[in-house]
Amino acid sequence: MISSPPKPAKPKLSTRRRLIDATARLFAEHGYNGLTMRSVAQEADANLAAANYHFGSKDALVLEMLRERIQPINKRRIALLEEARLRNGKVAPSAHEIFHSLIFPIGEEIARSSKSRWSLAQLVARTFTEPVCFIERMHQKFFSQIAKLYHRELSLAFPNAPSKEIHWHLHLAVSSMLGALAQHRRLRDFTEGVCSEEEVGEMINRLIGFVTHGFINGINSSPTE
Amino acid sequence: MISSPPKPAKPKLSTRRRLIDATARLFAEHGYNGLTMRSVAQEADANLAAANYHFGSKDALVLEMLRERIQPINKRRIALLEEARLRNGKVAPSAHEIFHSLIFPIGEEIARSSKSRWSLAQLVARTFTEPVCFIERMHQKFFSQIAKLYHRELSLAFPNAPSKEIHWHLHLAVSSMLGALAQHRRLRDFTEGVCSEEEVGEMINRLIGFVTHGFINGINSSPTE
DNA sequence: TATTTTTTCAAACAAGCGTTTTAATGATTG
DNA sequence: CAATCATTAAAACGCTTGTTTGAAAAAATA
Repeated sequence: MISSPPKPAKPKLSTRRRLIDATARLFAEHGYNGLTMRSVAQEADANLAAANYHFGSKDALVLEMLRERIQPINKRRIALLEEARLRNGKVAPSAHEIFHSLIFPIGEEIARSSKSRWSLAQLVARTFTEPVCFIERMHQKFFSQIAKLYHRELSLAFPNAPSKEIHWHLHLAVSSMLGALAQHRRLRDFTEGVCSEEEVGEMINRLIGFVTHGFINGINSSPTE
Repeated sequence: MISSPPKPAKPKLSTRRRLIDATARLFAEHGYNGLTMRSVAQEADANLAAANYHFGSKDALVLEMLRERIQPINKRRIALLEEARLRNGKVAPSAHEIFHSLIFPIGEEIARSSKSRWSLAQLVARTFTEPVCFIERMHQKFFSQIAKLYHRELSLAFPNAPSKEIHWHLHLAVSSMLGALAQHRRLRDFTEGVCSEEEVGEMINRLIGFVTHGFINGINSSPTE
């Protein structure tokens, strides 16, 4: 036997890494309650006890996975917003720039994750629709400050709009974004095959335009404009 | 003892009815996987075996509940669309009228269900975000024809728009509607108490306006207008 | 009233869940 | 090499799940 075993060229990542990645896939597909420690272990090609060894509990495992996936997106959002501010000088960023900074980073991460591209979209969306209470907590931890930030930024872009109206329509914009991410996997069925779901950029750009226009028109047709 | 026992004046609906209503509440709150036969039995004040006796299985129980809740909404949608057609004569219904007919019936049903008003919103939304595969099937059963109907109607309202663009933006509009319904319970937290979630009509009207404007602007700024 | 049918009920079933335990392995350090 | 640590592995724990069973109770039918 010569020195070339038919090794599958698999460097095999650390167990911890494989567990988190498997958790992300299964959480996106089946949700929190549908994700089991046994399915994670099998998907990650690890022992059942490994997850509890490395993370302590199912809750901690999922929470760590979510933190790892969501924080880069939020950092990118803040960076894009800062870019727009610097680029515009004294003029406040437009609604389109603001919603671009909110939504575009998700598209970047979706495009980056090569296999099962749309898994991340489902994951982010599920984060908001899952009924599990600990996810609600994480929610407030990861997203409440981002929400405040965007409300401030939109107040600068629409200085005449009442704060309540901005709250209302930002809420609708975020809800639309999440709904679109959650429903995207049904795009092909919904449109009877007319629209495919291959291109990330197309979907993201359409979504940015949709919520921007919905927001602007909503603000402009609000009571005390 | 005179003839007035301190009866709680509870006519007590049939077991079958109580089971379905309990299923609706628990499904809206906890989703399919979070709903257990035992919790349904307790909520409905019935025996554990009752649900299996009346419906055969958990799947059949939830499916029957969904059918009962969704079909009236779809019928009302078709009726409102027909109303708009008759009212306008030869002119095709506008985008606002079309999306009104799509969204308004949900508001009506939410307003009708007196206790735990927003339960129905969560229920409808969960129908679309649940990963369980039998729900996907029901989906295609209850919603695919409605989707076709609305695509046809929007094609009449925007005769110059490419079919693909209508598909895309109808998909975004429906996704936004579902996202807004799913996220509505978070409105208060999201806006730090600025927006309350009491008034059904206000939310529905804002939502109709939002998706209408998002749709129109999306169509008008599409490639081959 | 007697008989048949429908509905309720308590108990149990096998299967799957998250977690823990205990022992064996691998790697690291003295 | 010996010893300490981190990791993996198999088995079992107690608990919850959907479903089934068989007898009791209620309702309907004759």
